[in-house]
Amino acid sequence: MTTSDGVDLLIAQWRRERPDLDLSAMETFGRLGRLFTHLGRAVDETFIRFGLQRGEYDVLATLRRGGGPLTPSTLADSLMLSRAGMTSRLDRLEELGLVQRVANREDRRSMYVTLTDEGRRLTDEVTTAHVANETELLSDLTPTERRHLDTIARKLLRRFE
Amino acid sequence: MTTSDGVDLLIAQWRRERPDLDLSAMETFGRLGRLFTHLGRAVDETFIRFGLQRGEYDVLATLRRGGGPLTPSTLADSLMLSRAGMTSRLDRLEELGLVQRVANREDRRSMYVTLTDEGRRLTDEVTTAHVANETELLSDLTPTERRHLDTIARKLLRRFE
DNA sequence: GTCGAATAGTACGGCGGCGAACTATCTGAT
DNA sequence: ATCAGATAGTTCGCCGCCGTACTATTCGAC
Repeated sequence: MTTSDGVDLLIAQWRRERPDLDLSAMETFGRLGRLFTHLGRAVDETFIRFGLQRGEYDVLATLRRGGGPLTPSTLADSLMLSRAGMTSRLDRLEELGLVQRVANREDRRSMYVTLTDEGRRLTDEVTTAHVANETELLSDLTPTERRHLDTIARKLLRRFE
Repeated sequence: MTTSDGVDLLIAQWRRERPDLDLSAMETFGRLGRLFTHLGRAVDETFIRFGLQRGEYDVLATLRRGGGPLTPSTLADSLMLSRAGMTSRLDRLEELGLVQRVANREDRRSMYVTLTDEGRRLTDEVTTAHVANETELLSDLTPTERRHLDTIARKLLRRFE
């Protein structure tokens, strides 16, 4: 038998107040929403230990895994972030000495962003810890459940990407 | 066969750069992260249509389903929000005429927050549309997948709540 | 009864992000 | 060759939230 959680209470309250509604989707969304918040905080702990924010790490990781320089616009699109937001992230990362902006001679409107040696070193170090943390956070799930989750997430994502 | 998505590319890139890492958890997190962003935006569209923000709706909904007045602290805890953040949400909602702050005579430090008639009416209207939207957003999943997702989310949540 | 500790809510300052406006540059139709 | 429109990146102003400090009030040990 499954133990009841805060979302069960939430649904029970809605059922009492609005018996006309089909609440099954709300239950799923409710649980996912709280889960996202918790997982987000748990993931952030790793980054904070290394003096980074999640958004900053995301930029570093995108550069690192890409294996070469990327433009601010490409980074913004990859990370679902506005261009203005990317400008300020890059400002911070450049200030920290983790990233460099390099002019693009073929198109002077544009530029490349590259990891510095220190940026690359730190990214590798943080990534190792981050991946271990993520693995641990999912360790309650059985392999079958992991497979189900991947299948479902992939299916839901298809509508958007 | 499953079509490949952006996260597959992300993982392939990491595998090339860091073959030492076990990336299966990162794949799940990657897909969940993007999914949360997309679902969040899709859900927000309903609220925007009614001139609300998601956080504001969450307050209204918590009051509505609770069936009675709640304190700002209780609301903040329910919604995983700081007290300061709740103060400003309540300021906005009060300005909109959707909630009222009522003094608590038994503890003058505290107070109750209640829905106005208009707040209750709007909450019911928005909730109907919101639930329909959520239902539609999950409509690609089979009943079995829905069950799996609920089971998994519940299991993962248990660690945090 | 008194007074230090705990609690409820708010004010303040700072931060990261967004959308819109702006500058510089490139492209393509003519 | 020109010039209107598209594109890359930044600046600016705003917004919601957080953490901290503060005020007012209540609780509890004595």
